[in-house]
Amino acid sequence: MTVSTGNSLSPLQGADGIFPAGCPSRTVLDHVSSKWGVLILVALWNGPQRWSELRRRAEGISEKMLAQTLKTLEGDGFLHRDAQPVIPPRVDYSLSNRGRELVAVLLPLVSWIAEHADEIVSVPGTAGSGESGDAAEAPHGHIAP
Amino acid sequence: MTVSTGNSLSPLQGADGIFPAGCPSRTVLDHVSSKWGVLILVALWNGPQRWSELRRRAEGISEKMLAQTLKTLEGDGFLHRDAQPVIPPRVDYSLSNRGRELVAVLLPLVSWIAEHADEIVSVPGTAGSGESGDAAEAPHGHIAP
DNA sequence: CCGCAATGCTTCCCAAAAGAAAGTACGCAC
DNA sequence: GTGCGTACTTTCTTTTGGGAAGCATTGCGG
Repeated sequence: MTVSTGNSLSPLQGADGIFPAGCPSRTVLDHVSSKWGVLILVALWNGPQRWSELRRRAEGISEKMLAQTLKTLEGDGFLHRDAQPVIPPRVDYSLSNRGRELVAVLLPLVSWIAEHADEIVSVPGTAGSGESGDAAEAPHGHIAP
Repeated sequence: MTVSTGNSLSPLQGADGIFPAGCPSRTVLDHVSSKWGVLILVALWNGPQRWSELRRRAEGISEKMLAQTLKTLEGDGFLHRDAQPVIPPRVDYSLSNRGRELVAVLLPLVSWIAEHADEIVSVPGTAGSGESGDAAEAPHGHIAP
């Protein structure tokens, strides 16, 4: 699979490179690429879902983070919150139009990761995750003797 | 712009929904969608770059986070680190083959965000509700009396 | 009649992560 | 020998995230 390096790239190439700090793009990118943002958005792809269902799907999320992530994404207009005044309470979350557009460009990423994750984490040699290990062992690699 | 809702979706639909916690996909997704992961990866799209150049491009990143993010991404095999034994030290970072594939699916996302960010942050409550602006600003309130 | 379960959040407390800034190593110019 | 420039690391402080309990409401089991 050849990655065409001659891609037509929008405004990213034009500037010095990436979005400047504090600009809207950075804000939105932060919201979307937050730890749970992608999971929640993709989870909503197959239709409206309730709080407890999202909680089950985004396995490992805390209720606090679920509430916060949903609020942020709703604030950005990616999803709708539909609270029905019944007992026990029932709240349905669903992707907005804009949210569906976003998830559409998000899905290729998620699919690619799903397909390649195994070979990525199993790559031997310099370890799968640099969090621990070689960093502390080699204080400075810069100037090799 | 039409988002084809009738998309044929990969393996995501098959399971209960999203990747289970602790599986390789989640690990990789966390690395990529970490706060600076996307910025660094996209910054490297137009060729190898030095430490200080990346620091400038990913505006706002701290040196600690730059080092950590680079280590993680290198551990995942998305980029190569080429340290030359010269004084003053010179280290070039470049996308690996795998990294180029990843950025290729990342770019549509980044482009979409770049195009829509303005309307997203400037639309407070299109849905008509009071939840305006940054949702992170909702202190307390509960079920409004 | 009373307490409890079910649901969707919020609040408190503490651990983990991110940020700021200073330190480290090295050779060269001064 | 002091200071500079580069690429990091280390230390300390601030922000963020997770766990669990609380709250509000009401039909239902006992």
